[in-house]
Amino acid sequence: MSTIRDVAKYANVSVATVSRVLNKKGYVSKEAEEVVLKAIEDLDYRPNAVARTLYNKSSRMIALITPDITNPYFPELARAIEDVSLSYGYTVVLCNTDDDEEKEQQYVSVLKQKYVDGIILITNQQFNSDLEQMNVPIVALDRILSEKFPAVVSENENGAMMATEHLIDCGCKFIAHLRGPIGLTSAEDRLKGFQKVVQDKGVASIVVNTDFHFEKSIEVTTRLLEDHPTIDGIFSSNDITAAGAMKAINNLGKSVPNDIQIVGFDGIPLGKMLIPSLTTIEQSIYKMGALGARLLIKQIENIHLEANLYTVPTKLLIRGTTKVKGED
Amino acid sequence: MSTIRDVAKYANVSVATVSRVLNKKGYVSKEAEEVVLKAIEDLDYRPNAVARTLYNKSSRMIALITPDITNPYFPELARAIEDVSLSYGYTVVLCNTDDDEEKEQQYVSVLKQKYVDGIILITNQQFNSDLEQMNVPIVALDRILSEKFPAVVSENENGAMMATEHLIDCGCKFIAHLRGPIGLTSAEDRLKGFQKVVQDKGVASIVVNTDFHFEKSIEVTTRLLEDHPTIDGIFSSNDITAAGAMKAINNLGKSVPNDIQIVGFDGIPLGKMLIPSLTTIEQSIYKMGALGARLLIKQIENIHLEANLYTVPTKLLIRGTTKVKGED
DNA sequence: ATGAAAGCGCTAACAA
DNA sequence: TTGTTAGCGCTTTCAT
Repeated sequence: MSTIRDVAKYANVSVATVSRVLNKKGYVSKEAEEVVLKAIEDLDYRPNAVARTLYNKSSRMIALITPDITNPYFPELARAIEDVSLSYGYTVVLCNTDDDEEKEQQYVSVLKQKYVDGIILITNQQFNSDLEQMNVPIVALDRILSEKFPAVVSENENGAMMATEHLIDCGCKFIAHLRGPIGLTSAEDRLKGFQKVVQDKGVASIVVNTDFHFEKSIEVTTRLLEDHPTIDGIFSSNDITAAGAMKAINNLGKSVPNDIQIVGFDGIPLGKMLIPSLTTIEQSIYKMGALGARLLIKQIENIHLEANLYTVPTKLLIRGTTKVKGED
Repeated sequence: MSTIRDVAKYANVSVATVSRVLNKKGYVSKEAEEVVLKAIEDLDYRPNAVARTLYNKSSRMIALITPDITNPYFPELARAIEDVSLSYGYTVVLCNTDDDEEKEQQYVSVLKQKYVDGIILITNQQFNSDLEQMNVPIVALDRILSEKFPAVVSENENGAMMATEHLIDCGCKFIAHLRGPIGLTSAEDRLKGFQKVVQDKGVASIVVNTDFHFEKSIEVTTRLLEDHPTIDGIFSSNDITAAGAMKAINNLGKSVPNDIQIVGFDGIPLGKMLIPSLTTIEQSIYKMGALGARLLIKQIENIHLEANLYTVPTKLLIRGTTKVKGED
């Protein structure tokens, strides 16, 4: 690997001139620029990122911290973040904390030492972190963590309202909501939307808790339906728990959508693989990720953000678990 | 952030001594060590990773390159790699190339510049890369890429044999195999295992191609069953295509497992969410990832590897899509 | 056992 | 417009 010195020598100029050409900063004569460019070409020179980082105290890396990499929309989110980051010349560092405080500590420490420029928090988990002390820009995705961090979230309440209305339109008379984890703002907004609609329309309803996991959902739904056999509609706070509900319903010998109709939330690929395929509220996951990354990079580059909360629209995707038939 | 100079000053020693203490290298007197340690403590000093990297030409970062982050067992694999890496003091950089040559080039270039110490290639995609020229250790996961790189793979052939035998044990007389992408060694080994068993046992069989994607699988399976209505068993090269097959079967008005029995391959969470839940060959995904990471780190640390190919066992997970009833 | 100093490869202040 | 040089924070040779 050739260094800036090699280039300077080869081009018969000083390293400063090479640096100026590299960074397009300061005065450089046309001729000088040309020889330098040629030297760079000839030597296949690539500036050493680490040396730059050391001086600039900026690594052009951003960290993706998620407490739970199995988060079902992680892939799309990650891809979006990565696409945007790469296009701005940033590299993404993956940090999966698995909800482990110690691991998180370790990461924060390492990230600091590596001059990471910013952090994106993908999370649908509750997570109180010491990230606040780190003085690098942070953007939260899918969840509002603190007043201090800008956040990108879906139109959760609105989506939940669409879901609930759809169930009512499809004839449901007694609708259950499998709510997500308590304390998770996105789950709470979905609950809010649900409650608004059922109250507004005067439809019988019940809310039960889940932790967004499949097994728990089977358990909860089974009990729910045993206690309330007349439930004919379920709005589930995410697609995984919707899948759990379908499993429970099946186990109980009932049928979807004939006996019970279901609407999920997320729009992950799983939905279309279920039988029948899942009617759901689709989030623009890619958009969330891309927007999050852009906001982070703006902050890194000291561009002021107009807002502290950004919402991305959701959309009703009618498929086979509700009776106004879609594709299924 | 305090630097090594601050510590040296505070402790009344030279930076060299501090460095020696830090790295436990060279002679340091007990007393000197103590004052230095105290100084580090008092100043909450943390060595600057970037400066170290610059000197050592090692970043203690390893890159996780995947052509396709939606690879269904990515999360578990990533978590495993990450766990191991972190425990050895390595940070993981995520690189999703999305099968884009240019993106890959970009990454390789950046990684080089950042003194990345090693690379893990997670892939079930075909991907011919210029990674070979990079002179850092590489480990391939799930696929044999080249003689040059050690690889960790599942016992694909063996797993496929178990799957096929299980279908036969369950009474299947005409078994189809939805094979994975051509050129992908893991898919080819599964095919091999399948063929061995059907030939051995003299069972009627047919093989059709898929690209491991859901939609394609629906399409392929639909055609397959229209052409061969007497097929009563399917061994699918992965769980996603198994889900596609189930969807196709359902669309055709047939039932799983009564009319057609299915065995998948992978053991991803999706399997248990399907109705009925999917009988499958479970790979030890975590083990693969962890082993891959350890092998990579060994190479980085110049420890000679005994083998070039490591296999991780697979296991038959009997669930609801075959007739010897499991949990479902 | 310890310290001074060079150097990893780069940027930028300062001089020329 | 260009070059010299002092760092960025660390490690390591070479003296002492």
